[in-house]
Amino acid sequence: MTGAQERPLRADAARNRARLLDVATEVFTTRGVATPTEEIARAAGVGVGTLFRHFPTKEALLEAVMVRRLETIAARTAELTAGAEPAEAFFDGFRLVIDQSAGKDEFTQALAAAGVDAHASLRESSGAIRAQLAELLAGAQRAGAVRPELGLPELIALLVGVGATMEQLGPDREARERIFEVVFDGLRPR
Amino acid sequence: MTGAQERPLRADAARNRARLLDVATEVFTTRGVATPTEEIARAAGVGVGTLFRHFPTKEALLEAVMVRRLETIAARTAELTAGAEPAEAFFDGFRLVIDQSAGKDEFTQALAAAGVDAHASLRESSGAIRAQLAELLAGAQRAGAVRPELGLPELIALLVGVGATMEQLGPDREARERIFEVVFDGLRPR
DNA sequence: GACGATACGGACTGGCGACTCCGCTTGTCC
DNA sequence: GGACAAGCGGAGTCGCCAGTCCGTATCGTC
Repeated sequence: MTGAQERPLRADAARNRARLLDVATEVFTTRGVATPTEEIARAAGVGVGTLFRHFPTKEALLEAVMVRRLETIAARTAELTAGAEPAEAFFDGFRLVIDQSAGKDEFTQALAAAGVDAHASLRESSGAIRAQLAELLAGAQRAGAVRPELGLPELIALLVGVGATMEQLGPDREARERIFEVVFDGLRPR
Repeated sequence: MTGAQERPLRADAARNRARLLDVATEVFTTRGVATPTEEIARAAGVGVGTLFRHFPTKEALLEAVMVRRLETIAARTAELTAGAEPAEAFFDGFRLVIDQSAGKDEFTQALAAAGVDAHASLRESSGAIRAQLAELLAGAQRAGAVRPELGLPELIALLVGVGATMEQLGPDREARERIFEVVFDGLRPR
């Protein structure tokens, strides 16, 4: 389908592209998506022209960053899930998504956007995660570790919400752990 | 302190000011705080000049809207709390804050900002709410209805998070109820 | 009903940020 | 090592939006 593989990038171009993605991830996460494009270019040590050649639009850059994030999450979740006991896999997966989603709030909305609008490429990688989550949820419910009446939409909403909670809470390890306890206890059948 | 009461506004001015606040609340909530000022003026049936006379800055307008929201929440919480049993008061208060915080996400951050930055007037009304929440929490904990190790910061973070969850979930009554069940169960001592 | 004070509308300005364009540099291939 | 394509930098353009200014309309008072 997406088979059209363009000729490979020149070495420097590939390097710049990768660097831009890294820097953009960092900057968007740290300072929010409203950060001027030029700042990202400067931080990556390239001109704006270069940035816009690689990503024709600021939105395209944002999208590329989000796709990569989602793919990372999906990959790690897969690792984690492989051969683990269902209940444990579910709760570990929950934590993992939260940890990976950290950063300036708008990013948690990548996940949100996942189920709602989003362009083709986003749709694809978010679909993968949704499928994984659905599976984790079903497994945990079959094992009696999670309330059976919860659906995937509620789980995703909760993930977004807990992400926001952590954002608000800051880095205090113990407080974060207390939040997880509250939510995880609440998720279990009473 | 704040005693300086200026001469009363002319009738039309007072009307316009009130209308601007109402419209701004609606628009910011529905379409986000990035909505151009001019749009709000038009929706209120006044010129931009008028808007900026009443609120010298877009930020000032936003602040005024938030203060009003916070005051509403504080007032209703007070009503609710009066003479209620502590556990019930706490959980009802929790629901109330969530319901009142509804609207395009950035608004939930009014509460967030509450504890963090915010100008003088915001600080004042948010302080009131924080105090109320602290009291509700302490009461519920004394009554054994909420885990004793939770602090005010965690509670506030949870409120923000559950607000985001609801935002993400949409208007589905039953799903929302399921979220409340999860969180409330989780809040109780195990 | 007339007059001063108050408030209004909306054209205008200034600054900012996304995106373009093109002369110059660098990688690649023979 | 030279030729040419691929890529680069960054000054410049364009549109958008917050906030100003002032001639005009409205309010309130006598």
